[in-house]
Order: sequence, then C-alpha cells, then structure tokens
Amino acid sequence: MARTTTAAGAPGRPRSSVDAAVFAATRTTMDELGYARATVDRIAAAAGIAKTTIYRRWPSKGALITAFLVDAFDAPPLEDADPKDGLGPLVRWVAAKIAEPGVGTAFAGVFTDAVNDPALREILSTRLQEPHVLTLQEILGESRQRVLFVVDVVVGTLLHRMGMTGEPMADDDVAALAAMIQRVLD
Amino acid sequence: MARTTTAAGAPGRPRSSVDAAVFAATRTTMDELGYARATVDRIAAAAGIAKTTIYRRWPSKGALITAFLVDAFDAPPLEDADPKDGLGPLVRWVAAKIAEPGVGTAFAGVFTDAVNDPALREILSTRLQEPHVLTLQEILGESRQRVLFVVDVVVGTLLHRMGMTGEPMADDDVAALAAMIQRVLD
DNA sequence: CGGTATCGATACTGCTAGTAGCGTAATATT
DNA sequence: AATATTACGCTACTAGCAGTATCGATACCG
Repeated sequence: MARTTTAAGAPGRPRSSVDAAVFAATRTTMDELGYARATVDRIAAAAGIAKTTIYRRWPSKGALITAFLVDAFDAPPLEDADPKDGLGPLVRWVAAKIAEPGVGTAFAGVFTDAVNDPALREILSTRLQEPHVLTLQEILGESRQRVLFVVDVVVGTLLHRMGMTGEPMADDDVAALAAMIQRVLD
Repeated sequence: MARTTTAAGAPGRPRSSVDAAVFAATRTTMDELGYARATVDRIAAAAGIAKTTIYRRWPSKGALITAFLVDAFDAPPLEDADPKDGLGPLVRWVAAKIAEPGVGTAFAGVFTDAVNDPALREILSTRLQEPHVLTLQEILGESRQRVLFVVDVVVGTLLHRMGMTGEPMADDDVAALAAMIQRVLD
C-alpha cells in the first residue's frame, strides 16, 4: 500500500496516497473501454483499490473524472511562451492533451454528463475551466467574455471532432483552428 | 388513435401516425426533465403510447433522439439566402434551433452518448450531419474537409457553451461566431 | 496503549435501456 | 364476410451501473 500524504497532526489513519494510481487507472480504462464501460468498479479494480475508497475521495463519477482532467491539464506551457506566437502553442497543447489516450474520451463523456447535472457542471466549471480562464484573462489582457468565447471555440471544436469521428483532430486542422482563433484576438 | 400513414398495398395493420406526437413529447420532456431523466418510458407516456411502440420504430434511445433532431433541423434557410450575407444567417439559424426548448439538451445528450457508441455515431453522422454537409459542399463550393471543419466549429462551440452554462449562446456571441466563420471562408 | 479515521469486502437499493410474450385491433386480400 | 398479416398496449422481465450501508481490520498520532 502506498504511504500517506495526509497533513501532519490529523488524527486517525491517514489516507493512502493512491490518487496517482487512480488517475492512471482512469486513463487506461477510459482508453480501453470508453466512457460508458469505464465504470467506477472497473477503475477501482484497475487501481488495485476498493470502489468505496474512490467514493470517500470524490462524490461522484463525474467528480472523479473531473479530478483526472484537472491533473491531466495541469501545467500548460505559459512560462516559456513567446508572445509573438500568440495562442498557437496553447491551442496545439490543448489539442495534444485531448488526443492523449483516455483524455479526450473522459473529457467528452464528463462534459456530456454535465449538461443535465448542475452539481457536476459546478464542479467542472470551478475546478477545471475557471483556473485556466483566469490565467488566460491575465496573460491575454482580454475581457472575460472574450476568453470564454475562445475557450468554447477551441474546446468545443476539438471535442465535437472527437465525438463525431472517434479520432482526434489532425494537425493541419489544429493549425487552422489556432490561426482562426488568433485572428479573433487581433 | 391517429390514422395510418403506411404506404398502400402493405399487408397487416398499418402503423399509427404518431411520429409527430413522439417528437413533440420528446421536445417537452427533454425541456422539462433534461436528457438523463427524459427516459423512453416518460417520453412514451407523454406521447400517449406504449414504450414498445417506440422501440418498434427506433432501435435505441439515441436513434429516437437523432430522428427528433433530424426533424427539428429540417428545412434550413438556404433558398432565400442572399449570397452576400454568406454564412451569417445559417449560423444564426443553427444557434436559434439549439436555443429552442429541448433541442439543445437533446443534441448535447445524444452527442455525448455517441462518443462511446459507434452504432449511434453512425446513425448520427449519416442521418443528421451528412445531409447538411453535402448541401453545404454544393452551396459553398468548398472542400469536404473545409465544410467539416466549419461544422465542428459552429456546432461544437454552441454545444460547449450550452453544456457549460446550461443556457444558449447570447446573440452578440453568435454574431461573433458567424463573423469568425465567415473570415475562414474568405 | 487508546483514540480516530481509513481501508477492503460484501451486500444492497434504485433507476434505466432494452427484450419477450400475449391478447387485441386494424388493414388488405380473397 | 372470413383470413392473413402486421401493429398496438400491456405486463413482466433481464442486465448493468451509480451510489450507499455496514463491519471487521488496519495504520497512524499522542
């Protein structure tokens, strides 16, 4: 069993540090079985833990997948960006992430679930989208409305292509998408 | 019970003409309960028919919703279009349709289901998307790749906004979307 | 050692998509 | 008018999944 990561001073048995293993299991299970067949039972089994442990940490399947996505979309390439390149590298980075095994499947699936689940929508919006939106507002110096529009276009387009074809978007279409978005901001 | 619409000459009891009632029930049920809670049982009850009758006509819930969407997106405003206006009116028409009660909910829901269901993806692609793509290819004189890209951007963006906020896109953002797409084609 | 909180395991509820079977109703043909 | 054929409503059913409850065992803190 993995060792604890719980803050010192807390009474009781600390939580085992299996978050990384759960995310890895989510990734492979999503990739191999798809969103619908990637049940919480199967993800737990792939991670070598009990299903109840997952529900102790995340309140729903959607929350688990959102946490997986937050982890997957951590550390966007913002520091070493050349301002002259504009949004191109960022769009390509998002497209590459969505093309990773399991990520696009999980993203499209949880997004769909969120459409009719306000609680999940809140989690998805707060934990996954909002931090990136705030960062983009600062970096681009654009209005919140403009940033939200850009996010909708980039993410929506990539997910729609993935959903309709089952395949991630090809590089030249990603380039076209990046160029189109760049023109919006100029 | 509604009268038949079956082609003459066919033996046996003709199908009652309840398709329109089923679509109307789908619309209101989707609008009032959302995609997940709009079960086939409830849609059938709202239409005043048995659930089994629905499954005699459409092989799955996804196929039913797709048929509803095909009906909802019939007759795009192409005839009386001024070529000078470009894609603007068409984008606004799609946005208005998605903003209709039940339509956006059904669209986002069936699209999500399709991500991990190849059979449904085939139905959705063939019956709903392909006819419009072919029409656009003819009218715009653009390559198939270009048209598919435009469809992904327009539909993906509108559905993503709907999914994240629960509300259809506001008019000025729709106008921005139309303008952006227009520049891609110029 | 005692207190506390997590873990694995098992069993369970509630809901939904989709199927099966049957008696009945509607139409075309003869 | 009788018959063949197909659809209809109804009821019951299966299979699968999200999420919950319970409990003995375990790990850490003081």
